[in-house]
Amino acid sequence: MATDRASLSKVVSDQIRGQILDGTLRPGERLVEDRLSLELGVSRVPVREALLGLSMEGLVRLEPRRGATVTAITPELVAELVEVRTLLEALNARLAARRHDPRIVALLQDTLRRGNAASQSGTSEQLAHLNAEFHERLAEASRNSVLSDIMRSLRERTSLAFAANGRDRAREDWKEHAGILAAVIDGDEEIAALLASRHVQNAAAAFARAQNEADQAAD
Amino acid sequence: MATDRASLSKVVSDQIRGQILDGTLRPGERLVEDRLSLELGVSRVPVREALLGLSMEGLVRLEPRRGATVTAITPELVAELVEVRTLLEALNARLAARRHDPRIVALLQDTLRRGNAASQSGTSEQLAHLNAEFHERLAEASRNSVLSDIMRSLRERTSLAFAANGRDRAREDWKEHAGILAAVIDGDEEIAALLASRHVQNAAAAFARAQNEADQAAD
DNA sequence: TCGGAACAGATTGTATACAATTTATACGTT
DNA sequence: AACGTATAAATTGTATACAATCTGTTCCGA
Repeated sequence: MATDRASLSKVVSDQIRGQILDGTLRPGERLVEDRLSLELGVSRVPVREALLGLSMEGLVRLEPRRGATVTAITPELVAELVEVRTLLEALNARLAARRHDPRIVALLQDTLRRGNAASQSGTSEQLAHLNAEFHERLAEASRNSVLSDIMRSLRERTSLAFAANGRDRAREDWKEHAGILAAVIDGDEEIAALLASRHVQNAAAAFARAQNEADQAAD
Repeated sequence: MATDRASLSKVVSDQIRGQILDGTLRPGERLVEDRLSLELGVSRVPVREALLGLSMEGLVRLEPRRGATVTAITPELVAELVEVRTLLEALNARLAARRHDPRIVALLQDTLRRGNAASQSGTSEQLAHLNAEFHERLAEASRNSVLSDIMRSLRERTSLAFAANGRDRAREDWKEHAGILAAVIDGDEEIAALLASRHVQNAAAAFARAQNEADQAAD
């Protein structure tokens, strides 16, 4: 989608995106241009351009003359994201199974191996990174860059919500990843699509459960 | 997706987008910031922000220190866009049929009526506008803003390719629109999804035919 | 004490100015 | 004449400065 952005703006954009995704910047938090530019040691121009880009990715909310905030993840938004992402992950897995490019399959197997290891002993940062890597490579496997770009954006936005999903869920995640990859290698489009869509649904369900428990604990 | 953009940047963005979609700016054409800012009577800053936004919408290609060009529509890109759009239009129509909100249905019927009239006697600008309106309203009917935003972007990009589809195709278009709307009103999810996905495929096929004829004429 | 208007501070939107990089042109060498 | 290099023009990237708008606070009146 967005072709390469010029150096500084891109650096700033990556920086802010990283801080949003790893929770340093919390949903709802205001993003004041002056503060960010001071913090990152650049002028306001690259910061503005970064915020504009992030707003189009859906990570940031831009209100006309009132500035930027980290997007607040409402249950409604999560439902919408999951609805779309479920379908696109299914389509993507189907296409990946159809092409089953050996080179990309090898990369996926590598990521899978490391992901399995990390699901036992890794930090949550490592898990998040490997999860992103697996899905990124799986998205590449469909050989449809339009689809990959949309999916990346959806993943980032859902991960913003699902970040809190604990260690126990990680094991399940990687079991499901293994299943999807196996179907892709077999070239079984139907199974790949079904498993991929279930994978999203399961993650969403796990999130909803965690959400409920948190709500009850708050009573 | 992108929340409201501040006034001038938004005006500039709409201006340039309009010129791209109506063919004033041709695919591959360079978009020099200075020229645009002079032409539109604003400084380069809003122009840059507009170009960045358009690049994320996929209408403009931004290369690191070499400036912006109107996205060139390759056959491969069209194929990718059609692949994704087919699926999303189907999902959207399915959801629209599930909700079948009477208020939105009424709006769609209004657009359909005007579209049918225009397909007989309207200008191609009117046809393009009404087509966009029908799809925009249909997208709203799913009540999923994430989906609507993605679909709008895909539509703009495909319309960039399909713009040349002639008057004869317009009649077919509106017949198909009528069919989809009927299924939505009936609440028949399966038919709505099927017709919507065929609608995209048919438009793509018409485009491919026109393309072939043009190629043969060029020999 | 509460509500509201006026002011001050903070923040975004836009313009201008400068630096860095790329592209085009001209010139000299072989 | 062809190629490569140096120089100039054009263009993008970034910073700073100013204008417009919004937010919060203080002070006055009821």
